[in-house]
Amino acid sequence: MFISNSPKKNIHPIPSIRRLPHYLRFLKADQAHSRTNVSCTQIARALELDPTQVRKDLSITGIVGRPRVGYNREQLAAAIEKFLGWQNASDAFLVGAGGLGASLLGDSGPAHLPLNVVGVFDMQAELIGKRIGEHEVLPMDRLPDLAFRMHVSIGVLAVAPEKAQEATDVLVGSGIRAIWNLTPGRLEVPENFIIEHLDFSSSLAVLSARLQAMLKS
Amino acid sequence: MFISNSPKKNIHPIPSIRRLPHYLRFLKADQAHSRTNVSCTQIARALELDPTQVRKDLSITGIVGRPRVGYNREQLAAAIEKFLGWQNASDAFLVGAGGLGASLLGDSGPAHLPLNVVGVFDMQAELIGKRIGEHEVLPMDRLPDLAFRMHVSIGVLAVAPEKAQEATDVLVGSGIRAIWNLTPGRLEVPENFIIEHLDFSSSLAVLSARLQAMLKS
DNA sequence: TAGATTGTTAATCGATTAACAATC
DNA sequence: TAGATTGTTAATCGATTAACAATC
Repeated sequence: MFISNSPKKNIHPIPSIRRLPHYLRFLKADQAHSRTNVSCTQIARALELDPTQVRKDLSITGIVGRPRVGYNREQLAAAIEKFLGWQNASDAFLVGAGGLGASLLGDSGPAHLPLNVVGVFDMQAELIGKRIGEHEVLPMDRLPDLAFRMHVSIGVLAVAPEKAQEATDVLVGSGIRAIWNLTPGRLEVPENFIIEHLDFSSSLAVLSARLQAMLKS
Repeated sequence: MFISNSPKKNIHPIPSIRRLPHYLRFLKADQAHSRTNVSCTQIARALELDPTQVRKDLSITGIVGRPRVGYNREQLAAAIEKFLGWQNASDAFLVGAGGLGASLLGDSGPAHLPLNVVGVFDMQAELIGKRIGEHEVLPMDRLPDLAFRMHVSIGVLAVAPEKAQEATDVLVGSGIRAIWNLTPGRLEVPENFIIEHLDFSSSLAVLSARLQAMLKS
């Protein structure tokens, strides 16, 4: 029996995936909002990218355009959202009710993201029971049961660095499929468990290195 | 007269720069702290990287090692810190006193970063005068004068998305050299002005795309 | 000494950019 | 129709990985 175990399908370049939210943002901005159609040329000009790159990136969503016309703006936005699963905000648990975590909840800051926090947990006894917006901070031992019952598959990790692995272990044992890691360290997880690290230190390092290079010349 | 205007010097791969903080973190962790010397092999094993890649990355800092021995752990950490300008925390202004910005100040969250916030500003009238930790939130029109007097060269941008460009314009006109952009949008800045974007949406997109791919199979 | 590790050059891999036929 | 734009294949570029001599 022939099994095509890795037909090079569904394996899309990460840089392309990282640009998709930029396209989505452009498509939803006032700038573009009046138009019915948009071309790669327009997008590329606005975002200072190569038009061919934009076309390749968009093609991973399955969208097809029309020569001379471009893409239907709304269809394109919908195709990107579908590809990312962003048609609706995904339910997520927030683990860590400190400042960074809480900033995901309010209106300001990264609260525009398509995440719907449906539970807030912490390991620090003094935070349990506190209210953050409309959420009550729950103890970690409530997490597994609630995760199963609510079918939550994303955990956002924003605890203190030294508690990160412990919190991860609880998440991994709760039917959660993916962790968005906002803490600085690496996390040990089973194979096939999804970890994405929002790495503050790498980003600051790039800024710092460029600043150092500039100051030296 | 011969002018070597771009001798391909000082142009280091960004992926390498992004890994430097990981090495630094490892070198300062308990795990490594007892040893005098560390080898690329050890670092690579701990961080699940290729040893040759680690060696190439470290070489951009100018460190030299000894065959069979490796690098002196403290010297290596110092070399990375020097390369990034992280020997001391860099003075920075925080623009935007909302939850995300404030989380840079406390002890928790990204407060471990080598940034020393020496001024907090906001554009929202209702936040001016409030205290956040040891800082009083100042109005934006105080920023230029203070930036010049205190020789601050880094601005951390954490205002509401629709205010981001306006705040950027103030920073650019204040002798600030670099902006760490924690807001979702692109910013217009003059050439040679340094912008580094901590892109929450790109990071979440990678997580989302992987989760979608997993759920589909 | 033997062998692990560095530093560096060469090969590979993957992403970006260029070229171009098809088409509306 | 003419020409802008798509979709796709080929060329280039840059980063990762392999190979290997030097060395402690």
